[in-house]
Amino acid sequence: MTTDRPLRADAARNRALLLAAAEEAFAEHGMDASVADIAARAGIGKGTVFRHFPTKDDLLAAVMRDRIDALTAAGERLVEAGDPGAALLEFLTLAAESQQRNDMSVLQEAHVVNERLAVARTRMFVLIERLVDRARRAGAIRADVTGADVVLLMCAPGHVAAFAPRPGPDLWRRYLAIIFDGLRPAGATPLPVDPPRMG
Amino acid sequence: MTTDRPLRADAARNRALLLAAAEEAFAEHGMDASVADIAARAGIGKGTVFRHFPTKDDLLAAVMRDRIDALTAAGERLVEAGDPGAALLEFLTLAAESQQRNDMSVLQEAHVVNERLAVARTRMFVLIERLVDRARRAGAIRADVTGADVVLLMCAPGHVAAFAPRPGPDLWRRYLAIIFDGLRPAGATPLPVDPPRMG
Amino acid sequence: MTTDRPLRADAARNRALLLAAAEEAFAEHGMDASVADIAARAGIGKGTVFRHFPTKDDLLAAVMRDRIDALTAAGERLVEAGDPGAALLEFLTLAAESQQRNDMSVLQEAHVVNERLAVARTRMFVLIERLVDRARRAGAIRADVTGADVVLLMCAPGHVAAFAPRPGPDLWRRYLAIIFDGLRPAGATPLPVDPPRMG
Amino acid sequence: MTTDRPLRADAARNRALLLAAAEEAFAEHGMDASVADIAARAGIGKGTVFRHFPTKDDLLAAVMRDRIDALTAAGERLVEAGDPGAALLEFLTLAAESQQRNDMSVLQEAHVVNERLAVARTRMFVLIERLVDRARRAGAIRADVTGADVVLLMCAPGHVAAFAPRPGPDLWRRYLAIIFDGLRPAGATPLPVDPPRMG
DNA sequence: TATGAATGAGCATTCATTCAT
DNA sequence: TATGAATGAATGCTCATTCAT
Repeated sequence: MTTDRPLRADAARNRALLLAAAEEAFAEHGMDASVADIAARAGIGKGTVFRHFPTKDDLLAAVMRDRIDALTAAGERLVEAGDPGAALLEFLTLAAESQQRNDMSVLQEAHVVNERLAVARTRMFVLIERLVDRARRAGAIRADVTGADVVLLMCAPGHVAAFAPRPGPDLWRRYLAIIFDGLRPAGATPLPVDPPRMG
Repeated sequence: MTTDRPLRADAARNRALLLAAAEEAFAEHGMDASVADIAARAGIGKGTVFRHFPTKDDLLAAVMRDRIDALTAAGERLVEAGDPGAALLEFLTLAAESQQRNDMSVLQEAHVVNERLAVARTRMFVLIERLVDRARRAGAIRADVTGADVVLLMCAPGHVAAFAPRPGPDLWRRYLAIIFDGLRPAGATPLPVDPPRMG
Repeated sequence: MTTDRPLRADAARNRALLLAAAEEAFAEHGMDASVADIAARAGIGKGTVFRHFPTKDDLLAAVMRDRIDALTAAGERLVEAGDPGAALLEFLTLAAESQQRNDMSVLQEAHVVNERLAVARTRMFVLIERLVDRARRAGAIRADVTGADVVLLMCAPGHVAAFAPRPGPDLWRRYLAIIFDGLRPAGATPLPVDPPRMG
Repeated sequence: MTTDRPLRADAARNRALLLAAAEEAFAEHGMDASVADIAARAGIGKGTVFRHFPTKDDLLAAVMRDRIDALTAAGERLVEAGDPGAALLEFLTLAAESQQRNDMSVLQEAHVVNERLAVARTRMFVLIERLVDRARRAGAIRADVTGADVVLLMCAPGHVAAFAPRPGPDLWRRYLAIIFDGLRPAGATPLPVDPPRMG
């Protein structure tokens, strides 16, 4: 099933079309996007969807994994950049932009998380930890904030903006700014609860 | 139809059981909670659900309205309280506690919002505006933050905490603290986008 | 249940209201008229409907019986009238007028026919037999037509007219005229099949 | 959607089974026939019904269309036949035979009539008009009878016969004969109401 | 291998009928 | 006695998944 043998050229093309279509459909309708709709958008048969991914959940997981991997890759470049605080902010900006296109919060529906997705997610968590540690050491963010905090807060700007009745396409930037201000050392008040452990 | 004639004793009891069951089920599964499940949780027949609420949407709207009304009522008391900043923070605390029990974000699915719910929501928005104005005038929060911002941010602590794999029951307090720090004047950076207009 | 003890005054009034409402509702929606609708039209509770008639079928049967009885009563007067042919035609006219208000064909749905209805129907059949015999003997209708034929044909004008897209309120008279011409001796061709036996 | 691409062999077989089952079920229970029952009679799954016809109404419309088309095709042959009066009578005979198997009167429930059905129906109406005109010009039927009259009367023999408690399979022939006698010029009395306009 | 036809569990909703008030 | 609240079987329809072509 999930052997990593290289796909035939047309199969690879179909897989790409399928993932793109699925990303679009999941972005629009969340988990309620129908397999039939996704197949139609991809211009392939419904059966072919299931040839590539044994369940709809697996398809969603693959979409998520791709997005997480892309974000992680972008983050890897930032982790070496000059200003640690700016690097973290830039990473969160990229994350929000990515989420603008496709909400990752479906991930909470536990059944979605298969092993390969978990691996990608962990890799991203580790990267975020590094970005946060660097920023903290540089004094760009408050001392009592952890990588796990940032992981959880990452989706908030997108979600908050999405609540607006007719959100402008950049509204999330407003809330990212507010939340990032909350992460800065200036004027920080003590946090009342211990940070969570991820994983 | 919607006359507010007092219900028979048993009907009132069923209505309460139903709303409690619905609150629980919607909290767990969002709009995907099934009417059959809700009826079973309430220990009543499926048909009885529809006697009380003509559609599932109406049931959800009623659940939401109850919660919004309770929150608004609590807020009305705070709006006259001593410290404007503390009052706003207390309101947001109550909101997050309430959301802990039942996520309001389903409200985004537009079809849910019937007229009575819209009225309740507007009343709450007006209250929040007053709380925010007072806090702003008192210098407890930054000048560039509006009531609409707070409305949108209100659910964020709950959502952020819910992303954690095994969130402690008070984890949201941590993120409310961070976000509220982001609303304080100290160390505020300029906001890049105009605030949204609600309604 | 169906004891013939005289009803209390208000119960009798309710029964009359109920029958009128039911006649109206059945005329509009046939057997699909809902008990709730009928009760509402009558201004009484749904439970009261079932106190008067144990099932919806029984209610329909009662409506039918009333109409059949009224028609039979009118026919009794005609059976002694001067011109036998005119009397039969007049009876069929009354029948069609009555059907204009409420289609009797639901009667075909066998479950509807309870005993009391059957009695009323038989009484009407006997009357029709007499009207037909008289008309036949007077040469007003052809010799090979029986009372049973007329019983079956009785509803046809109303049905035929009802098929028209926007039937005028008197269209059935056109088809009654045609069918009655078919019953006249003039130009009659032999009938290919034996007449049915009623009951 | 409605492309007329040839169906796969098994799909075509299922479609035929489905239409036959639907014809039977609609004949027995009218529009109240349940989709589940139809599917069971056809020996296919409920979902398959909806794959072939998006709604129950569409299924009924298809059944009707098939019958109307078959009848129209048969009529086309008659319209060129020798004796115009015999041709019309033969057509009405075919129509009644066809109705014996499946009552067309459900067509009155307006929602059933989709566009393709309307086209088929209009085609049949035009054909009937031609048959009637020819018969009228030949003096086989009275001068004051129109195509629309015949359209409306077409179902009457079947309906009338169906009212009989245990109708013989040929009873309708008796009433077709009577009604057709009513259409003949011999002994015709003037018609009291204008003919309807179809469509 | 790709397709889309078939499947059936699941869903929201209706309604005749029963029963507590 | 009259009411209308409660019930649950039944209905039309959807959709992830399986399987014959």
